[in-house]
Amino acid sequence: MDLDTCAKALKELGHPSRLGIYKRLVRSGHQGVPVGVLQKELDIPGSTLSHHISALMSVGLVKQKRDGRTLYCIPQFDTFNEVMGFLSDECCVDELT
Amino acid sequence: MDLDTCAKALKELGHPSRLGIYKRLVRSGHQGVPVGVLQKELDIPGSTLSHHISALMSVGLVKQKRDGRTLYCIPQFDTFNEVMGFLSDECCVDELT
DNA sequence: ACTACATTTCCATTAATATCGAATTATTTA
DNA sequence: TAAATAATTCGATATTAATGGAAATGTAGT
Repeated sequence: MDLDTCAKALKELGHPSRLGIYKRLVRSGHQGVPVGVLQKELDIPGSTLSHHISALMSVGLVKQKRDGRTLYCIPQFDTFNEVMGFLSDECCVDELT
Repeated sequence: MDLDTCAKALKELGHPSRLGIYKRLVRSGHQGVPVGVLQKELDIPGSTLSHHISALMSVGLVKQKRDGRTLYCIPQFDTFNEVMGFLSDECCVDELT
């Protein structure tokens, strides 16, 4: 992961609603959470929520999978871990105490 | 650190120039880097750079300390670590392999 | 006091983001 | 195929962010 890619991901996580969405998704693990459940739990209007979800998808932090009428949002741990890796490698100090 | 505070910090890191600035500061450790050095190394116009720096300061990721005519930018590791802590605690999975 | 230097603040412009009701698309069930 | 449900896209508006030249501020040396 390079700096620009990392910055884009951080930008999308840098909004309280989107960070809340991602946090909620992580709680549920690999099976994901339906958009409608997010909408009720986080109390965000449908269209607004939809934009936030697609912002998270645009940087690979979330994917969707349809099951009948419901769309599940699934967190992409790999992408998140790459972001964490970049921050850890490039922006952390490792002082030998 | 709460979600809103974390989101604000991530938002500021979520810009390639600012992430680059922070990364550069971390490289230099506690003594910091003069604004002018950042300006030359990162090739950003003075006023633009100044805005980016104050954005990072507004969320506590950077502080400044004057020494004569030069202003040093000093990364605030504590704030950064709190951000990392929040992400690690609230947005990471800990699967027992 | 004057000049040079380092950086910020002012100011204006342009671009991007956030928001959400209404209309639309996709899917299921009767 | 019509109605119900789930979610997106459209469209319009409001707000915030990014950018950088020019003017102002603070500091040091002469």
